[in-house]
Amino acid sequence: MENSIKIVNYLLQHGIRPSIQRMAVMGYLMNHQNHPTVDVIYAALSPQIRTLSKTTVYNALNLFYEHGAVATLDIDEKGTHYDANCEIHGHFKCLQCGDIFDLFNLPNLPFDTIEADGFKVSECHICYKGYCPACAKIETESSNHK
Amino acid sequence: MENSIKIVNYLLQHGIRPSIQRMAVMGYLMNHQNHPTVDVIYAALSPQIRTLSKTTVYNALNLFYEHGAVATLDIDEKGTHYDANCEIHGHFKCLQCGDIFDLFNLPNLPFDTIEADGFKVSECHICYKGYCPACAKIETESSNHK
DNA sequence: TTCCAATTTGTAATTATTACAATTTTATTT
DNA sequence: AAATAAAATTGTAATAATTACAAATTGGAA
Ligand SMILES: [Mn+2]
Ligand SMILES: [Mn+2]
Ligand SMILES: [Zn+2]
Ligand SMILES: [Zn+2]
Repeated sequence: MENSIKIVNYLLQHGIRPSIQRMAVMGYLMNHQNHPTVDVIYAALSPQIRTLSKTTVYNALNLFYEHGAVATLDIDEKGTHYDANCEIHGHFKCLQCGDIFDLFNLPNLPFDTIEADGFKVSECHICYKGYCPACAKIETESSNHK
Repeated sequence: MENSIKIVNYLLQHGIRPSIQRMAVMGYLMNHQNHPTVDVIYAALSPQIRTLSKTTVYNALNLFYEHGAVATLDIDEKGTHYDANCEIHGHFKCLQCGDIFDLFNLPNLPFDTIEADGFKVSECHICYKGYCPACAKIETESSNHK
């Protein structure tokens, strides 16, 4: 299928040897914008690949990160979230439902002013927290009820 | 002493009843700009308050956070970091030495455009990663040596 | 003082992640 | 193709951060 060829190429371009398990993990990330954790990925793939080990998911994701094939989001204490989109973009984490939203269209933060101070920047994370539109709506409705 | 009065007032202003332990934790945060973890705070205070429990440090910091008296930094998987400075400002985490630096003078990110989309923003985190000036210097020197 | 609620403490439980050795798969050499 | 070596996967055990919880302590109100 066309899709798996795309995954193989993406891995090879990042110097990662493709395996059944690595392709499954990367494929999940590329087809889901939900910034999943290891547990979410493992739960989704385990029924397909019945012998899959959670350690393999950890191994794959750590390898992907070292090769710049995925971005990591340390957005809460409940475990690392992963993102196949490595372009710099912002995120919004809803404190109510826990969903993580992408924020494009944010102004770019400067690298040059920081590097002028001697820092060598390799990542830039922008993250808001609060209530997502759906949860904010429920919030205001239930407070109207009072 | 003048210092402890400042701490008591800060806690009271945030609706937090001051106790020996809470004052010690908040005092440590106010006198150290290093964004410490629970373990760091506990290790620093334990010799002074010999009966201090690590659970109490967790309890205090969680309470502070709920009352808006401290900011939390989920900047890596190695545990939550705490900051007595609740003003919005950026951070830089060195991937070599692990130090976390404050970044003031960053351009303010927009709240209004995000809230126009229905999000209710309560926190905004900006975090760079890479090598700090000291570690970047060592890096370039050792590569010159080759 | 007596009583009650808040706080602290120690330990046990939970969860995320890594360490590691054994097995399986894949690539290389003969 | 068979033998061999290297890489990847797996299962389990160890580590580390955090929370749950009940007992003990503290501090203020009656
Ligand atoms: Mn994203
Ligand atoms: Mn700071
Ligand atoms: Zn939500
Ligand atoms: Zn450094």
